[in-house]
Amino acid sequence: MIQLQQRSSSPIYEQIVEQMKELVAKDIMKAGDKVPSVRELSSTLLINPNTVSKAYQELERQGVIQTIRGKGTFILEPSVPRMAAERIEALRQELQRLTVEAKHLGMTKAQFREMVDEASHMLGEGYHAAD
Amino acid sequence: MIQLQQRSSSPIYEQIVEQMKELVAKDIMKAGDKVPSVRELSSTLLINPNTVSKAYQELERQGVIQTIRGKGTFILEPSVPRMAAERIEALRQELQRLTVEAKHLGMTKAQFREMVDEASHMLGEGYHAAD
DNA sequence: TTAAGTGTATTATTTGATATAGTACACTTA
DNA sequence: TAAGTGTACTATATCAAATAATACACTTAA
Repeated sequence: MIQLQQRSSSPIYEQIVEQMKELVAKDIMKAGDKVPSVRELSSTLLINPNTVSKAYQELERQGVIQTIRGKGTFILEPSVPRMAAERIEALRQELQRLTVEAKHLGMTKAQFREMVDEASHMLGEGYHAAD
Repeated sequence: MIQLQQRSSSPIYEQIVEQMKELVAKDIMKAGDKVPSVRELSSTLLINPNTVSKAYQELERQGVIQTIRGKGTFILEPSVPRMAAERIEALRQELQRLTVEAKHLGMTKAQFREMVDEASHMLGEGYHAAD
């Protein structure tokens, strides 16, 4: 379910956060689903339990999961995301950065738009989204 | 011209690389322009000359600038970008990640498209001086 | 030729985030 | 009670990033 790249420059706990959010965004994990326990996932991925715990704490901070002592950790209902303003601003800046990179790669606006559309299939908008 | 965030999680040399590329993408810096010398920029930003040198080496690796021993460092003509395949694939993956984040922020496809368009106004319409 | 200015290389050191290891605690469920 | 849950704590190791100091090779202008 989660695959790590040990040689990656991005830390393990961050890879877990990103991949878990991707599973939720793609509806592979849904609200109420139980995620693997800290000890289970750590033994599956051959990493330290503390590393998994750190990832889960970050996911809870972002409102993706909820942990209940003694019971486990579960996917939350989609609701008003936490720290929305900061995260939207961060999203803006990262899009700006990617645009700069696209420019240096010689891409046109149309080419960039097409790449964005390919990447953003998972975004909902019900009725006139041509898929 | 370049502003650093010392508390940022992204390293100083990377901030220099990104901002220099942004200046070029926005045509604030143009081909042939001389960039500040390693010692000048390091004293302006109050950082170590080695850090500036590392940033310049990365920019040269990406084909953005060219350094000439004893003379200085200059913005290159836009041409076929180096390591294009890898960089395009990296761009794809980052767009995928940003899409996941947009989904978690409750954005629709239309809202995301609009944010992309705002960020990508610097991209050309279908023609780019290159090759 | 000399002096100042260019980028670069080298070695040593410090700092902080990341990850691991081991242990312990509080809670829930069967 | 026993097993399973998340969490807290201390200690340690590793690595990238940044600094510091010095030296080298080259170019340009006085």
